[in-house]
Amino acid sequence: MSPAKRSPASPARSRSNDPEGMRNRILDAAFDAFVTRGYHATAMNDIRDLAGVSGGAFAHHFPSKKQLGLAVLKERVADAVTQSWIAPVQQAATPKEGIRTVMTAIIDELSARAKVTGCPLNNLAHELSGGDRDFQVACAAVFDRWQQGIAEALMRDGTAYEAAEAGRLAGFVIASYSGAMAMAKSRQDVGALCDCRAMMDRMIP
Amino acid sequence: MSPAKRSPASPARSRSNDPEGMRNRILDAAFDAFVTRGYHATAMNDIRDLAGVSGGAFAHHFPSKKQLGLAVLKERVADAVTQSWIAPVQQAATPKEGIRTVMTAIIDELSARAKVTGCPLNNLAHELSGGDRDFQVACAAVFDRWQQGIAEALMRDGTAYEAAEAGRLAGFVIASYSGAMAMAKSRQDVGALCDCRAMMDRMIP
DNA sequence: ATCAAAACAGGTCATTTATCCTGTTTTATA
DNA sequence: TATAAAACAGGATAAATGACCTGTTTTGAT
Repeated sequence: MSPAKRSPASPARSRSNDPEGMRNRILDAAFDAFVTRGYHATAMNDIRDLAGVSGGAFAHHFPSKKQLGLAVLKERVADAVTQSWIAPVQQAATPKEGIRTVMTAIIDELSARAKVTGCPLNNLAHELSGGDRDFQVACAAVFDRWQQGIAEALMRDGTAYEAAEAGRLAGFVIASYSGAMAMAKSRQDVGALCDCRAMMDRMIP
Repeated sequence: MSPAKRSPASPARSRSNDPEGMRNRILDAAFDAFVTRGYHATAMNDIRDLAGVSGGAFAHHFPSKKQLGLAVLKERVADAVTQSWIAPVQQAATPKEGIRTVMTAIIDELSARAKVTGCPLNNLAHELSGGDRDFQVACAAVFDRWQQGIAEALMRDGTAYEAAEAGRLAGFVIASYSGAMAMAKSRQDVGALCDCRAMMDRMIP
């Protein structure tokens, strides 16, 4: 066999497939674009270019935009909620302190950055959970895990809660934060989040 | 002049222009479509067909989709907030009772209807305030009016609030409601709103 | 080594979308 | 009544979008 048989264009560099890495690059680019610009406002071309993958590879991993959106919800948005909210609150000395620490961390990060992009879950949930059933279920699942994670932390605390009461309080914490973040995004000002943090301090025993 | 000179197609019915009514029909259709399906998910064709207007009339009143979206925010979403929240709370005997009444009315209406479509302002704010500056400012203006309306009611109440404290509390009420509605929309279940109403009862003095 | 399937490359295609265009009718103004 | 502008009608269009398609290379199983 002739030595120049392999690649017609790039002669030396042989391709080594990394399907998982390729998939992750697409998911990362899609997560960023969907959360910051919105699902419908983002074109598949944008994600493809952002991730730097070919159309063939893109279509191989995600044959449709809906499948990509669902994967972003289940494999990126869910993890973001776990890492930024559930885990810190559960690992804190008390849930009250954990919630305050999380809020402060988010406020500080937003203050450092130029733009307030909002909560990934709420951004996507508002745009998608009203239309498609699969999106609605996927968003609801993340909200459920979020609420249950906070409720568990509240129940493990010294201040004994009934399960129902812990669930209600956890839901109210999530709702207040979500709404405050919505106002902060609209105003491009973290003030609403600071007020929310102060109110929660008074509210949580 | 010959009697059949006027309209080539419909002979008898003469057209009487009603530009304000035409504009309102377009705005109503756009408001409904933008809030329920989303801004980007709604095509101009859909609104045009829903309103039953010609392309020419449509383009005459709203030359671009962005202008239509801004008009919907300023002339429909803002009014919806005033009529469903600000006015009832300000007219109630006490702001606490007014807030409970508003929440109950919304919960009852959602329970009667089949679908939880969410808060018009929050739906549009989440999708639009992140991208375009004009949209962001328009959404923020509605949030500001909303918060100030509730804060005024709190300050007129017997329980004297400082202006700053009334503003913080009003913002927290709006944030909690907005977030609870987001969860209700995702889950298609009013439970989060009921819990929110109960928590507010404990919180507001 | 053989073979089938997975992974990837690059381009095409039908459809949708928002906007615009030409022409007609109505209204307001003088 | 003359005239310009507003209001409306119906269709055209260029751009963008999501999906698809043919071919090549890599990988894993036998």
